[in-house]
Amino acid sequence: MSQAAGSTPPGPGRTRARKGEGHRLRQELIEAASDLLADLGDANQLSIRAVAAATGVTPPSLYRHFADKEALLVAVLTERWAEFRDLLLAAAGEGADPFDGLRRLCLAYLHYAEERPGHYRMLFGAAAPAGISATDPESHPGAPTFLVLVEAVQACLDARPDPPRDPFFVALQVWLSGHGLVDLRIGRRFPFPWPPAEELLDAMLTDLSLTRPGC
Amino acid sequence: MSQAAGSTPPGPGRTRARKGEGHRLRQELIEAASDLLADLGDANQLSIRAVAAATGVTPPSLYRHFADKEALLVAVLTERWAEFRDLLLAAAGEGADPFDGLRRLCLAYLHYAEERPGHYRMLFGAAAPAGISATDPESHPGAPTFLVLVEAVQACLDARPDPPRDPFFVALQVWLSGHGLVDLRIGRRFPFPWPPAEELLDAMLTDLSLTRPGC
DNA sequence: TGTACATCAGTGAACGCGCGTTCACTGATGTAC
DNA sequence: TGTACATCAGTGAACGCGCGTTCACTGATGTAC
Repeated sequence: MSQAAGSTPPGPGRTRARKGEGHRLRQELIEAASDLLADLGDANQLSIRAVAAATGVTPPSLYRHFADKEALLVAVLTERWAEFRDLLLAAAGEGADPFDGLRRLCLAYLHYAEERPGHYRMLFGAAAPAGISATDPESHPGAPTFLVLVEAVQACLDARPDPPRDPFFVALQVWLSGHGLVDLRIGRRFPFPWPPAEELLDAMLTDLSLTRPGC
Repeated sequence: MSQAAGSTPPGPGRTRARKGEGHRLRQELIEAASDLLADLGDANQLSIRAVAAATGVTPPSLYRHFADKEALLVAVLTERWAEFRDLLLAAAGEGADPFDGLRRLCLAYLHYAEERPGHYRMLFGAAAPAGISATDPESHPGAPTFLVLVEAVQACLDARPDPPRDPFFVALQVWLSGHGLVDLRIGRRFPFPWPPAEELLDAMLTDLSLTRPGC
């Protein structure tokens, strides 16, 4: 009768969905899986049983809403990509000028990785679930997100008197440095006197001439 | 009697070690684990049973040589770090001058990641086995390797008339870009019109002013 | 207003699997006498 | 040179575990008459 830790009681607060509202559980499962992945950072380490337990439901009920584990993962990833894109877009929009906008976008990128390392790893780390690896650039869920970066870089290039550069190439340079920075720092795997992320970011933007021309 | 695929016969060619030579198997196990990880790239996906099967031995015999799975992984990682360091050191040594040396070091880094993505991921990806995560920078098995890079960068800075820069900071910048580049390309997860790695590398070295002063 | 019935969200028990690890053992190798 | 024995590399069977997934089911909800 005691609330034995370790056992998985049938979800104390959970009330069963009304007849038309079966989709409610679907969303709850996605959110539970997402929360667990925020810590795990690895789809292979996520178990369906853990998702069900976190939702307060038995494992089989998951199959009313998802064909299999992979389908659940794809749903989580799709949500996270969209959310990440919106985040970057909003940050860039708050900039006073294109240079400030790009810098804010990068900062938002760094903060996301810092605060939600597991989600960052899902988006950019290891292997994506089979259902999502497209050979077609357009259909990859990360494509719109990268476009946001390309456009922010484009705006900077347009606002400078330099000889024209390929915005795609420059955006790639920004992305590579940024990813290297956050990925190596995630989880503090390398015990290192890391300089502040912001310092490395500003050095990078300066080196790439993505700062206000006067500076 | 047929060589049924899928079964795990007791290792056709294997001959039992002579009395003093028990250590032979130890090395074979490390190599088998290493080979498997070259494909898997993830310690969690490596099973002791697979290592034993690849070596032509039964799973329990592994415990004569390693306390547990983690001990085996630490042994593999230690070897790979040493090998990686030697590789970079040799490449840098072949340079005609400091700038050529640094460039060759970077190219060796890129090729290693390209050709052995699983091993690269072991060294720089996700979580290291518990036995290896040191909080002490000096004791981390990657520390000597990073030192090689710092020294190559130092040599370049010394050979330029620029105002002095912190070689540690600059080496970090090189590493971050390099890691970002290879990590995002590994496994071709992002279906992308990737420019050649060499082009991105040279752009990076130029942006960081790590090229011959005359250029 | 009351009752029989179809719908459907979620359950409980079980499946077969591969895993890391343990244990008592076998049998070839080398040594002591 | 021959035999008894200690050493030790590797085996075979088994353990308990958590996993993804299946199946027949229960029982509350809403609807038709």
